[in-house]
Amino acid sequence: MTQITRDVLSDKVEDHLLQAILSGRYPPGSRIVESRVARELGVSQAPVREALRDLEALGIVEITAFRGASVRSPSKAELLEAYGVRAELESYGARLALARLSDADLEPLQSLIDAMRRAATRGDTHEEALVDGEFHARLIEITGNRTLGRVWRYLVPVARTYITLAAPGVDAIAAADLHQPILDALRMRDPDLAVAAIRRHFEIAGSSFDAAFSESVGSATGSQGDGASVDGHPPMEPIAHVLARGGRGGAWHGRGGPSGEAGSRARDATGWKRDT
Amino acid sequence: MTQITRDVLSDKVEDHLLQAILSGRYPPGSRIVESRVARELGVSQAPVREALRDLEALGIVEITAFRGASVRSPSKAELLEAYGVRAELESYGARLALARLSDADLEPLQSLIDAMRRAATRGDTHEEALVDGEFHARLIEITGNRTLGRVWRYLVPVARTYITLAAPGVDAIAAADLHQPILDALRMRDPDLAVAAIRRHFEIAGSSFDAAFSESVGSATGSQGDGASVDGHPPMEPIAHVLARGGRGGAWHGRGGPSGEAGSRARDATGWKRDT
DNA sequence: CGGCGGTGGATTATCGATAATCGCGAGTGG
DNA sequence: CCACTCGCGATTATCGATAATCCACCGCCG
Repeated sequence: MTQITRDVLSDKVEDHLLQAILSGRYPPGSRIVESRVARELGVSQAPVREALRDLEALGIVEITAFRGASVRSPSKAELLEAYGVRAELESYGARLALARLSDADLEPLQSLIDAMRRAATRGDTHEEALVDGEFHARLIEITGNRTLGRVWRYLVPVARTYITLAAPGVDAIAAADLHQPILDALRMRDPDLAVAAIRRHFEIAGSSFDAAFSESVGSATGSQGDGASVDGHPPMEPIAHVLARGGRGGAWHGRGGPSGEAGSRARDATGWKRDT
Repeated sequence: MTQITRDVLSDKVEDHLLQAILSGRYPPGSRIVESRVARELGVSQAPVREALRDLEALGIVEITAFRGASVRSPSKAELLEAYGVRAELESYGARLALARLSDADLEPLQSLIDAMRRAATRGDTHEEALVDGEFHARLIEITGNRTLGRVWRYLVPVARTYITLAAPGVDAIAAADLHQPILDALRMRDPDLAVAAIRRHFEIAGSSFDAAFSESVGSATGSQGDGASVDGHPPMEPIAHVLARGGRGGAWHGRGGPSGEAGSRARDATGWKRDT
């Protein structure tokens, strides 16, 4: 009874792979071989296959027919694009959120900002990125617009806030502070101000990211050998930790149906409660 | 040599299912049983399973663990939400497009509007919806922003323009005319005007749709028997024909890898050429 | 008469094995 | 020396069968 959800092997495999990718065991560009993973985990190919398919839908890996899966390594341009789109979606979100925002919603948001600041102060960029993700997810969630949530969620894995924060030369504390004007605007119930703050947030985030990185984000050397980290530097702490809060990273896209369902009780910030 | 791509059974199954759904053989809410489809097509469960997974990622069907797939029947609220988000994305798209818009881009857009009008005049709402989809896709395409394209495409299956147009009591010609101001604004290179036109387009589309339908869009009677159409009326020409232009509906999400690839040569309006 | 646990049929999830396909490198002919 | 074809090893895609799970029905008990 300790673990409620024992089921759906394929989800567990997905979690495993996600963790492995996030931890850098599969650097961007590296291949993931179904049979190998299957043997490693002591399962058959089928669940591994499905897990990879799901990860593809999340934008984490890329699958080519008859050639298998490899960890996606988005170009710098793509990441910047993602920032732009997110800015739009979240601006829209802010306007919508203002229509339903209760005072009770404000406290948690402030806590998140504070947590972000604390994390930044002690140099824990990883934690900061996680909290950052939660903040934005929260905003979208308040909206109550599930469709917006869907597309937003679909975009986040690409946005990869974490990379930005983990980039050397980025002022983590300043990044955290960028969220305060957003919340302040919400407090004042001023939609235009909120939108401006959000735009500014993404502009600065984007340009500091722009400055910090050269062209290709991951070491997308092409068809590198699989597992082990590439030669030179350690593969730069890859990909968004914005995903996978704590242990369970799955349950993202709405695969659990409409009816109540076990597992993923403490669902991460981006998951809706499923009934309006 | 007549057909370049014979492969990937699972894609063919996906096409088949998509067509079956669009044609109304699987009305919204109906279940799709893996083993049954497999037997029908003379294949094993595996490809069917994968096809269903893909359709889920496209938002066409809904899968619940151990309970199978059923055709999604989005609520009216969800469709309205989708309109809202699309309005935002396409407004953003218009601004971006203006930065790269060449005069050569304008002609095809005008042709599409004309085609839309012609289709509306002769009452061919189906064709009109298709062209409508192409127009909007084109706009996004001009943008050159692939990330925007990705999320936009992700949203379209839900937006289901077709339903709106097919709704009785909607003035199809007026709907077509709504696109002219958008193009005019683009011609004048006036971003604010373009955004206003787009907003207006979606507002009107949304509200006329709002008026035309009662709560649930499809006949989501719950667990109806599978295949055959439900009792009363024919199942109301369901779901977006905006998808599936002509025969081949697949090749949507970027499953065909980065390198050149056969099949889907004349890819539909929403597919990018894959290299910048 | 109504709620409840057991039981069976239907369907999905997983398995292990086989067929299909790809990329690469050796070998051959020009 | 180069272009090209032909296997070969590796890996994915598909298959058929089995285990796991759900749902609805049924009889029993209160």
